[in-house]
Amino acid sequence: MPADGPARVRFAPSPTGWLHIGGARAALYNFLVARQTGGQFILRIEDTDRKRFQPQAEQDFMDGLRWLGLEWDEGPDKGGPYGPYRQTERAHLYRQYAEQLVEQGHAYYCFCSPERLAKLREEQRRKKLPPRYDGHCRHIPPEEAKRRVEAGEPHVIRFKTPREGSITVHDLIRGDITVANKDIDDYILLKSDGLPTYHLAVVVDDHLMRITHVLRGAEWLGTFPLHGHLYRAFGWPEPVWVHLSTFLKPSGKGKISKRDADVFRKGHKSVLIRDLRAFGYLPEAVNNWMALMGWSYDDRTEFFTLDDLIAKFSLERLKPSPAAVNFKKLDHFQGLHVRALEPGDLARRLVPFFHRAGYPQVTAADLLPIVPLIQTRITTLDEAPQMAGFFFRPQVSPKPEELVPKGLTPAQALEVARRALAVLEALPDVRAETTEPPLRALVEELGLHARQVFGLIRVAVTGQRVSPPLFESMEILGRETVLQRMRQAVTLLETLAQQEAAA
RNA sequence: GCCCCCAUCGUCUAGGGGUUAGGACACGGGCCUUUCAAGCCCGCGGCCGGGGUUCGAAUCCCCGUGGGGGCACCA
Repeated sequence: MPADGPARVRFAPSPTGWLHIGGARAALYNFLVARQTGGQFILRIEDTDRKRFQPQAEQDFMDGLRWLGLEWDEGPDKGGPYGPYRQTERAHLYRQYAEQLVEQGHAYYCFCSPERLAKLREEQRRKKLPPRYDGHCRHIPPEEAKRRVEAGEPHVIRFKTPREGSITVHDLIRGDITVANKDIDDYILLKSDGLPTYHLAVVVDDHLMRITHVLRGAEWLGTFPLHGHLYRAFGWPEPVWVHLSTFLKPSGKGKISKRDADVFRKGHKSVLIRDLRAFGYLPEAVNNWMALMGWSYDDRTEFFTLDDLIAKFSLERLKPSPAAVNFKKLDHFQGLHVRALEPGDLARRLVPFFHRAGYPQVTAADLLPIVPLIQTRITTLDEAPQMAGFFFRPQVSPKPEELVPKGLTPAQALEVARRALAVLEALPDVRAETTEPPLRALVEELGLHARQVFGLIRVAVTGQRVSPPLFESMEILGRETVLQRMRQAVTLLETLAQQEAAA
């Protein structure tokens, strides 16, 4: 069931690192809700943490999102009616709302130093008590607090969490969550640098930006009750809340650490969108893969395009349980989407990978005839140059010993090569229909297996033991190149046979 | 230590009071075959444990256990 009415949703990352699949999947789901309801998808940069800020992160988010096809309607680069869309550019707003809460008795000024707080926590840890603010500044008379603030004394603003009772908040896929107020800290809303913490900023911005659905990571479940308190203190209507399941490492044991991420990258796998893109994964495959971690459509459908997802996604079918990432499954979807591409489309997408691999002159037109030969054989696009580079190299360098088929001596291999060369030289062209019958006849005549003869020609002509289909490959290479490479193979085998005889 | 969330094959999941518990990836075998793939067929493999409710529980409830998240002037 699509959410009713146009939804306003957002992806609100903190610019502290690269876009990864956790964030990208949240962005995807938000995007889907916006598109399927005819609403808006907003990109908001939550850059209030100046210590962890990384200047290149924002661009990485935008590049990654655009690559995935998740274009936003409002954001820092394109503006919109509820901007600005970077929290540091909205800084003036937050103090005003924090002070409103102070005036209404929902928050208070706190003058405790970080040192005092650290000491407090240390004591609590030693006594095995939950680390929480002790309320030291909670009862400072408002006039006195105000005086100290005006005198320039460093301070923060804390939420005055009720001491009694409990709060119940509602998550769409988890239902009601009730937490005792005594278990909720007096969280800091406004830091001493005047910038808001996440808790204040997210609530103020989501309200001001008219956000209707908040789909965010499950790591926010812990402070969800605080957010509920804030909405109620402000007297604002709450959005629909959905906390998305977390991703676990492939073993299913534990969350993915920085260290794990580095190990993945060594194995040509990654949780970073920029890496997946560089490795040659298709955005279609990445979206399909991410969508199905924590969501399903029915008991059998797994192949989804972005348009399919827009049509079929539903919040109700989200799963609350954590999901282990499965890179093998990503490869599976990659294969599916690579094969689903029009050859011309695949050819175009392959071009940059050939350029990067050292074939700067290759064009999509050059690639077009080759695509049918490799479309079922590649997983990531960066495998294509390795598999089909021999089409574009002026010459190949087969290993002489690889020219010798299993079960034959170098001398026998030489004879096979000479006979095959003679057959090819006698032919008017190297079209597959032209070359295959006489070469099969040769196999017959020599009393060998097809794999022995064709294997030799394959290595001779492609320089590789594993290659796209032989006859079609020769056709694309052309008669001159094929004959030249076969002659080279004969020469190589002559040398090898001589060495063998001498030994 | 405290709080919160979660729990179906190794993994992602469908189902949800009475099903031979379905699909996908992976894995094993076979077919096809000039290599490698792709494709097709077959197979392996699961309801965390214990109590309750019920004629009947994988499904509902409780308790364990396990996993995850949080307990910052980080998000």
